[in-house]
Amino acid sequence: MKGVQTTRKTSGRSRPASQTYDHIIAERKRREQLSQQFVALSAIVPGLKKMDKTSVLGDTIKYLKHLQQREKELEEQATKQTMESVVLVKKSQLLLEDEGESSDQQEGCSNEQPLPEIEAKMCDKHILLRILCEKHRGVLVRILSEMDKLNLDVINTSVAPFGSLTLDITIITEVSSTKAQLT
Amino acid sequence: MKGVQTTRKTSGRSRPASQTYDHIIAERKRREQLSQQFVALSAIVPGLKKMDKTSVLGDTIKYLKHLQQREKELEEQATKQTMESVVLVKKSQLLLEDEGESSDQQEGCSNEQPLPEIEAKMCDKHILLRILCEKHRGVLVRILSEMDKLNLDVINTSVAPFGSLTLDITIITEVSSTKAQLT
DNA sequence: GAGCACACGTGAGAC
DNA sequence: TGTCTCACGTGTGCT
Repeated sequence: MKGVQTTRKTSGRSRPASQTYDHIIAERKRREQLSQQFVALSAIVPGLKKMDKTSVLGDTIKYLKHLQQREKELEEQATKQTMESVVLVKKSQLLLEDEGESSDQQEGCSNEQPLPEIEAKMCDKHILLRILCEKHRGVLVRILSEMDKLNLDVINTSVAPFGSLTLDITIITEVSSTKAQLT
Repeated sequence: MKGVQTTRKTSGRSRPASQTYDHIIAERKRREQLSQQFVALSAIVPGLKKMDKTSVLGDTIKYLKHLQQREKELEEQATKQTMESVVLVKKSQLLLEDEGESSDQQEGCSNEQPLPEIEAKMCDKHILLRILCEKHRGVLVRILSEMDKLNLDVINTSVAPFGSLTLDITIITEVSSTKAQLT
């Protein structure tokens, strides 16, 4: 090889003696670590055509950018999907904000989201309202009066018990005049 | 510097002459490219404490693994969210598979998913079924007969027109005997 | 033989 | 003060 001699140096200049050996070994170790992480990186990054360091780094950068963008897309999409129901839950809390005795949420069914669960759809002038709430006295009147406040003419209502504690309410309304809105 | 001599070499051994110069330059270029991608990578990977190559590669690997796992989580979660409705749509197509005249999907409302739209919930022995479908003759009977085939006792039904072309159906059933299931 | 990619030893700067 | 990290020139193998 070139200069693998243990004790001496060819130039004899510039530095003590055996210390250069430590330098060689340290550098060797550092290089080994680097190469090691290069192979680790190559193993992780998919679709590697060329395996030289430059290509590995380049493809890693490309892949990383791709992943970052995709993460944002998925995250955005995930929040978008829950947006609607979140808004509906907010509206439900507005409607039933001064409910007195509904302290704790009822559980026990195979459902993930807490009651009340409200779903709204619009078609032409019609609004379909599907409500799943705790079985309490007077809820229907409250809801219908709220509909009235919003200038929504009730076309059809259906109330049915679902399980022992829950009430399923379906209401179809129609926008009565031109000044009605869903604030 | 050390050996930047243009035409000669110190050792005088092993290789022609000016060709070594090309070698030096080529190697220089390669190194520059590598370092360039190192800085590019450092710019992309967030939360870099140490900026030396080994640390950059190490943190890149960690960050990459983190991103990959997160991508799977989000993707999985996204499909999970649509899973339920997809299954329900599948079931709906089974129910209405031999429907004759419903060739094209009706549109025109502020809705994203095509009809029929079916939602099912279970609580104790009760099953709540909410269906939004095209307004056709005999759909209710078909659905109720299907309920009967599944040994589901109908407790309550509600059918109401929603818009001009849509029908909102709410059905609450109860598992009749012990041998009933939702295949 | 030209071109490329790599690991090596080595000097120098940084803390 | 050492210790770490880097870029450099160079030899070598592979295509």
